[in-house]
Amino acid sequence: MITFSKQDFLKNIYKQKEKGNDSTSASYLADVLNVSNAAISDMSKKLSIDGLIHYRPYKGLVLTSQGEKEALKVLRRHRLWEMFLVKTLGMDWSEVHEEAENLEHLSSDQLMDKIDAFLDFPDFDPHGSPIPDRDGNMPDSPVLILLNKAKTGEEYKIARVMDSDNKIIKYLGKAGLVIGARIKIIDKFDFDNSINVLINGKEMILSEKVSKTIYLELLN
Amino acid sequence: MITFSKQDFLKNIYKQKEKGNDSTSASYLADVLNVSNAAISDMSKKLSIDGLIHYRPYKGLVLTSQGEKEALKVLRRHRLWEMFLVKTLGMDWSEVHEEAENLEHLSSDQLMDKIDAFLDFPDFDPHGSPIPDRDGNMPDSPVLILLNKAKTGEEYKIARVMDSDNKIIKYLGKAGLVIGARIKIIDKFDFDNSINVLINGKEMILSEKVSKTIYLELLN
DNA sequence: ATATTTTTTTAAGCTTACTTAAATTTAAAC
DNA sequence: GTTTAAATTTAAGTAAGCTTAAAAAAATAT
Repeated sequence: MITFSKQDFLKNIYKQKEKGNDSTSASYLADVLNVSNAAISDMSKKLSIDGLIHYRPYKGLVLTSQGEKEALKVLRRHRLWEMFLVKTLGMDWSEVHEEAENLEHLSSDQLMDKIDAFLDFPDFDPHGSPIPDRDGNMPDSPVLILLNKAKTGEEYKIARVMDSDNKIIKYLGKAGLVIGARIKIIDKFDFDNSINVLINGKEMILSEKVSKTIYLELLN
Repeated sequence: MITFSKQDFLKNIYKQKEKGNDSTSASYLADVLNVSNAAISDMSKKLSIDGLIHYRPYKGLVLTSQGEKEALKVLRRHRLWEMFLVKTLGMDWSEVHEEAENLEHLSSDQLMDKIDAFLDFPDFDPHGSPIPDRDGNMPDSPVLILLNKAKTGEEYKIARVMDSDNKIIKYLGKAGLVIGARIKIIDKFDFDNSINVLINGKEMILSEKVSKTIYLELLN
């Protein structure tokens, strides 16, 4: 079993790729992993030797296919655990991220397969993130648009919120900004990138920070 | 949160105490933790500084009350996870020990309380080991006798099997030597300490190794 | 009671995953 | 196209948790 640090490293490169970034910068990783740039450099060499990333000094970091496999396993564990904590134990969607950050590191494939079956093979976790199957295949999912970039007048469905500060997730829940909720873009404000939306018949203003954590699916 | 190594260290001192040994020798710990005696010496100093064990060079290791509290938390996590794996996910009692060895290290108190409630607050795990409650209190349990020391002619109930080699646990299951099963001691053999027992109407010979993992409760 | 054996500790060294500080490479500004 | 700024790497060092080998203490045998 690969170390915790390596799992986190690979996972975050994959998450960048999921967001559309073909490669990940050292400084970005240093930031999300809360370590120094030097530590990233160090680890990059090791993971390169392990055959898990493509590494060329001063260039962005890219997963090898083996590295991606590892990353997908970590994400599978994380997202299945989140689903379990919410669906089976009734925890709030704002509480489960941190717990899953721990559990993701050392549960066996066998255990995860059992949990997957127990949950009836969910495709998405409580935050709308896709769950890779045991072979590392992601479920089909519709094209998503960041709320930040949604069009005025259009109606959407909330499809995914990014694991971030759990205070934001808690806030989203209270505001009715949950997975599946319908949302209409009323107005966008240039001066601070806030957005005026209609959700559950109520108008509200969402800050740029909040709107950057929400992904939408366009309703036809 | 205390490190994995420290958790394992404290847990094993507690388990020795559970078996009736007031203190634990360095070499015993080195053996079960699979590290050198030097590593035990090292760690003993650190845990002593942490206030988790009483340590005097060349003397046996004893938990402080704080150390015992930590050990009980680890055991609570371990045993609740084992129960969950067997009862909820349907895993075999021979498979769950290793998985629980991992999970015990980093699940939060909050999570364990939820699992405890989900399982309806069990007093004993699938191997018959008592599960401490959230305050560290052990459930009441009857006096147990090692099968090894049971009396010829008496009838007992299997109350607990020790976490050991999972091959032994698997063997016990197949032989019907499960928690709650009734067992009668027919004969004991001095020359190799094997025991002839009656279980489910069948006679069988149990080796010393096997009989040392089984604890019994006397039937009146 | 002394000699031998066993247990434990000390000493020196290794690996992992970090740190800070300095050097280097790349990118951006003018 | 230099100069400057930003990103990255290298170098040296640290803490945790180990290792092996040697030294010391405790237990056992005779």
